[in-house]
Amino acid sequence: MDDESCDMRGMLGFLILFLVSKKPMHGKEIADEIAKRKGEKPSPGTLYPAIKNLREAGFLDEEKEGKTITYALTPSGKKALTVAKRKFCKIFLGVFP
Amino acid sequence: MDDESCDMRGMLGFLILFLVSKKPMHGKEIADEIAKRKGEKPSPGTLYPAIKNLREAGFLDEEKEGKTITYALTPSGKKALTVAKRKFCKIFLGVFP
DNA sequence: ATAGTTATATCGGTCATCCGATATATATAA
DNA sequence: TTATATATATCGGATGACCGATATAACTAT
Repeated sequence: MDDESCDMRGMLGFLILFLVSKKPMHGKEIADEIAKRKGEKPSPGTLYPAIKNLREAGFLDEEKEGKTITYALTPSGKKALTVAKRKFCKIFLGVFP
Repeated sequence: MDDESCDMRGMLGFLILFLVSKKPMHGKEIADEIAKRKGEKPSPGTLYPAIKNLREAGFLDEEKEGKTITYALTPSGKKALTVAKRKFCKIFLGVFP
């Protein structure tokens, strides 16, 4: 999710940001959507720390209702996603058919 | 580059495999192509171990000419790339405009 | 021959990602 | 109330990605 360096390590965060941008979701929904795409559900020990990072970076807002927390992009998160998406498309140009 | 798990950590290897599939290249060319796409050239300490992994996995053939080594996909590498590409597209469906 | 450049490669260390197991808190059911 | 399920969260440990520095080997000057 950074700018510089050759880092490909932010893909999970990027994917979460992208999914939430299409529709505000809570953690379970995010996990299910990733499972549908990847074929394997991320373990809680994978997903929630990633969400926490995005929250602490100011990219996600949370709205608690009972035990579920619905996440949505902040304006800063929207901006970060736009930048990250542009970068992603440039890096992987030609991979998509 | 694996099959199971929710691992997004093999993106560099995937990208190398994809680039080499379009045209056999040596390490320097791969680094330059990544630099063009990413905006930052991977350090040798990043690139060559990644190439080595792919070679040891049987996905890359090498042909030495003087000091340069040209890498090309093996049949097994082609197969792996096809699988990885299909998975990649499914995961990131909708990210590309 | 000697020096410099280029391509490939390894090493040490840091951090992110990931999983499985476990913990907490809320809601639902018996 | 007590048990069970659900959603969120943390912990320990493993591995991958990454950089900077350094090493080797082969060309290319001078």
